[in-house]
Amino acid sequence: MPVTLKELAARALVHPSTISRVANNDPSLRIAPATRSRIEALLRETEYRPNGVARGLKLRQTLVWAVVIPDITNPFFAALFRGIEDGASPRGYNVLLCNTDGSPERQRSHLQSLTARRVDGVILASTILKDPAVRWLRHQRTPYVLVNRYSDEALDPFVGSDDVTGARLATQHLLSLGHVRIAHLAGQTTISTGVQRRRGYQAALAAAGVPFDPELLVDAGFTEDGGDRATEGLLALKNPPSAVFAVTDMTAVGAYAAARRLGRRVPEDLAIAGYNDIPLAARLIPGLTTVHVPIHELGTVAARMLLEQIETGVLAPKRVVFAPQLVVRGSTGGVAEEPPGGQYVARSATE
Amino acid sequence: MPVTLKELAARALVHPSTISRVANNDPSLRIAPATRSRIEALLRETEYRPNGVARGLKLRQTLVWAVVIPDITNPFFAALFRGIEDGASPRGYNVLLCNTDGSPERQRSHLQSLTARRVDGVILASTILKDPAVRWLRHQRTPYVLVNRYSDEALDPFVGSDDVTGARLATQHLLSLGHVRIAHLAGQTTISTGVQRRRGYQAALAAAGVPFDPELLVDAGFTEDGGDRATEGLLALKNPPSAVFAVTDMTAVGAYAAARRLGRRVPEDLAIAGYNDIPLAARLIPGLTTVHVPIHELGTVAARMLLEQIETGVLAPKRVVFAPQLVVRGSTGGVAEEPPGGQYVARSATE
DNA sequence: TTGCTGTGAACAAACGATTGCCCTATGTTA
DNA sequence: TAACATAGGGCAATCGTTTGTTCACAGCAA
Repeated sequence: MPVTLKELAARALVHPSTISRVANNDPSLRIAPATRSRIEALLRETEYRPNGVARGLKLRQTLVWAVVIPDITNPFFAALFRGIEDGASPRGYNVLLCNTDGSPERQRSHLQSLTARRVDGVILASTILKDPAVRWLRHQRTPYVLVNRYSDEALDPFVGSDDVTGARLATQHLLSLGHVRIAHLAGQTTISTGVQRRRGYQAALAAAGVPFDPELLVDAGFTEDGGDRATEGLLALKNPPSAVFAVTDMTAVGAYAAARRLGRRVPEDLAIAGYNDIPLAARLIPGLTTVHVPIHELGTVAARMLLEQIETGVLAPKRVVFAPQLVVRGSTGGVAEEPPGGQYVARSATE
Repeated sequence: MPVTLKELAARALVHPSTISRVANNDPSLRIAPATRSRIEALLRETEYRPNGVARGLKLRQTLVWAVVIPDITNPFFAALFRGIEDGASPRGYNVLLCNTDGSPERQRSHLQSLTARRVDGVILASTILKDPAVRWLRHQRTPYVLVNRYSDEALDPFVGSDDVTGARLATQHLLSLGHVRIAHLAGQTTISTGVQRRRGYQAALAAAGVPFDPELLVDAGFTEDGGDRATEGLLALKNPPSAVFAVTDMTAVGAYAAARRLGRRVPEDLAIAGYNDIPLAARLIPGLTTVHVPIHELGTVAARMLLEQIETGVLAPKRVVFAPQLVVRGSTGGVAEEPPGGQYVARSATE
């Protein structure tokens, strides 16, 4: 039962538009000081706040963004969301959160309902390569930014990490420790991070002259469970790997579980490396060696890019790519404990 | 650049209201079959979706909820949010997520902006006892539900767990293992869970005839860091505890860190119990003994309650309280490994 | 008195959809 | 043939703001 302009107008004996102008501090309004202060007192007394819906209709701006991710219970996306909200909130934006569970169909339906709601922008971290839903979004001229995964490298505003380099760093690290049979718990080839991290893995092997064994490349699908099952399969091989590089920290967590269940010690029997450096990585025992990605910053940068698009009205396919950095912890037999963390953030943005 | 009713009307040579009635399947509309199918074809062709903002203004219903929590990167709140969204989404609601970092001031300002946006309902998991912001919300007649923490037991729609019983279970378990010096890493007394879990802790001690030592009750403030520091302090006592009960799993995680840093073994030198049973609890080594709370279900039930309020228009202070259940893992020297999890869910709702 | 210039606001048209009511043809019945 | 019903839609108000334009009146000069 909040108060409306019309009601205030009746109480102040002026026209609603005058109240609106006072409330919005319209400089073009000429008004008697007495009238102004009478209205201002009324505004304070009633705690008047313009109806956001009506305002949105008139101004064609809802001050709402949406974030579309696979699953907020994944710590990576939780941290990402915090970054986004921390960038959006000071600007007066509120943020809708939509989980897709990785389903393109749910993503599509969310995107449709979001544009029908006239959100001012969308941040998407749940997209597949050549995603028709992203094309549709582009066609609707809804401002959007892709985070972490991209759909079409040349056309999408994007912020993420250099996946090829990151994967190469992790693999090189394992190689430098003397490992030769290094497996990769890979992500799907329908997803950019899956493709790029595979590529980095293979590039590192090739550069070291280590032949690529297809048996050691298994699709674990970005999930803890997938990592667990894939690792179990790898350890059952006649000639099992001595190290695995997981496409994601959660996948690596699955690898820990499988190793533990099968009585393998980490890192003595199986070295494990991950990707992203989620907070959990440092808490595992032994700590997880992983590729650090400034997750929170990914979010704030995405928010900045979205804001820029909205303000300038230009939907340029600008890309910000962070240079990944390896964090060595116990899971690869490196240093026993994790350093204090935070100083790895090395930002190197293209453009 | 989505299409509007007016544009469609121009193309179909009918009045906008007719299109609206066709789109909404208005039974009171009598229309020639030919006209209807012409309009329907146009609707499909243009993928018309009514402007949600205009619809919200007219119907006084935005189909948006807001969830206000301290921090989504805390796994408890992430799981809670998933539960809420899983309950809201099938009903056509989208959900705004607002982080408060525990600041009453940020909470208040979020709540104000949310009601100005005319969200249809609010789910609040970040409230203090006798919270003026909650009173304000009630006064605004905005439908709301409190989760996990309550503000005023008698007046708030609430869903949570029986904190006194849960805390008593955990403490009794430690007592039954022979511990006598049991510390409590407590939450603030400004928050209901902090108060209630203290109460359960003290009740268990009293029931066992163990005198309460104020030295062993320290405020750790629900955070990992607080748990770490508080545990460090406890272990430095002349007569340190042999067990701690942490108000929250994340607080317990802090206790693990402190114990490890100070060279104490868990559970041999220090037994640890937590509260909530977040996914992380089972992954710690040793697994964390904790009080299971059906977090996801808390969310879906809160969504149901909110929906009921909205549909019936009645803001009754209905309460749903789940019966907590102890999950014994390695951190208290119980069973070595965690059971498969999930079967602990024992729901016992009052009303 | 007439004309002009400021003041201080009021007017009214959007923004897009929804919905109760009204209107105009065309059969139908008495 | 007049009265009437029915089919098939159109009209217009409304939700609450915003904002370009108009307007009445007072004071002042000519």
